[in-house]
Amino acid sequence: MARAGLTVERLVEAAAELADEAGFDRLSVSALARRFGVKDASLYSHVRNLQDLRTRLALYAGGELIDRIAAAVAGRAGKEALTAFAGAYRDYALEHPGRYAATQIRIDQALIADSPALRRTAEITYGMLRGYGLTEPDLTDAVRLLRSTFHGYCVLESAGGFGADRDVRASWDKAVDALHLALTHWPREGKSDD
Amino acid sequence: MARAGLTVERLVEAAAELADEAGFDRLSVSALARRFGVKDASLYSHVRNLQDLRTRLALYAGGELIDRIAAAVAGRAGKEALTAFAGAYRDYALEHPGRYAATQIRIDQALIADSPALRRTAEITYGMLRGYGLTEPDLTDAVRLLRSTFHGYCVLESAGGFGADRDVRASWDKAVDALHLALTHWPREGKSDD
DNA sequence: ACCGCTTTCCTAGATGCCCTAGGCTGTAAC
DNA sequence: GTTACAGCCTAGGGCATCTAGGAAAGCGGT
Repeated sequence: MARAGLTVERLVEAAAELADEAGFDRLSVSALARRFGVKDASLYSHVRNLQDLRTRLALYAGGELIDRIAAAVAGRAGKEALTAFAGAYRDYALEHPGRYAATQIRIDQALIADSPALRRTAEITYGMLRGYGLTEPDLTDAVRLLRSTFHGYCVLESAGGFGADRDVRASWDKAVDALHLALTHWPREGKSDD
Repeated sequence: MARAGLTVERLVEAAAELADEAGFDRLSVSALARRFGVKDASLYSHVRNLQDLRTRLALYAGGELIDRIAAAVAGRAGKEALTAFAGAYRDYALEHPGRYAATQIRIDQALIADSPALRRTAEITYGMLRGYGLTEPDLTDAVRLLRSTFHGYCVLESAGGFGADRDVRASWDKAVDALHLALTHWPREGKSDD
């Protein structure tokens, strides 16, 4: 019986394709095994269980995402960097909805600690925001604002949550503009704006 | 054999509790039946299938959420209204993670059209933003920005995505401040900020 | 070429969930 | 009391996760 030549890496890559095609919630061990022409029980030599598979995919996709962002941001600063960051983020989320959805799942804190991808993400984001002259704790607040907005936007958009008859790309650009404005005039204590 | 007295309403309420306790993804027909001491097949007289149950829960939770927001926003305007809106939104999401997760699912467009809750949400949001003097298409852009940020923030927070040692509530207030600033100085064409 | 070891893949089977078809029994209306 | 319906049942098919244990392919060393 000819072997399929399974490895963890090939499994994760195939899982990424499957998730993008069918949706992350329809990523199953059986479906993945079917794709390799193999019984589902065979996958359990390479992957502990479904959750393990999902976690691996999440880390894999997180790495891909930050690679794209890093490439887009490289050599830029200020608003250019922010726009490039936002563009790379949204493009990835729309191109690879399944992979992107995978990055949202809750991951064991122990795995997060020694994942280089997540640390790079933090470094790049904080680095970009330091260009706006922010210091702690405003820096962390701003990072959370950016992450939330980008993430929320992509989730809502790819879920079809934006029904109004207005180009989503144009809205996105405006949102990035607005964030840039908020970052440059970041509200500090004692400065009222009412 | 004593009857459990099932109705669609009781099922949806129990589903809401179950989702909050165990997580929306673990809401199942079997688990719900078990909670009523009844066989799972019995539920199918009241609910078409699992997706139907999820959809009903989504609309139910969406109604609860907008009720809270409406009560918080009532009689307020400007930054006060925005803060109240944001507070009610986040409180609900954190108090009822399962219900809130339910509001995120994709719903049949036909059902959306005749759902009063979703229309009220749009009305209240647009109404609040008109106070900032925004007109279309900036109005829609701003609505999308707010929804995305609020949603993204709640998802990330309740997923434990904010690891840094900084009070999340304080960060949230800062984010709302920043959004208020962005809304009051909304970037319009021809006004560069670099 | 042969042997043994590890890895890869298999079959068999337990368990759980979704859902349908069809049957029995409270309850309420006549 | 009879009838009709609504509420709950059993039985069963389909598909998913996951475990246990077995066979064989491919690797090394001799």
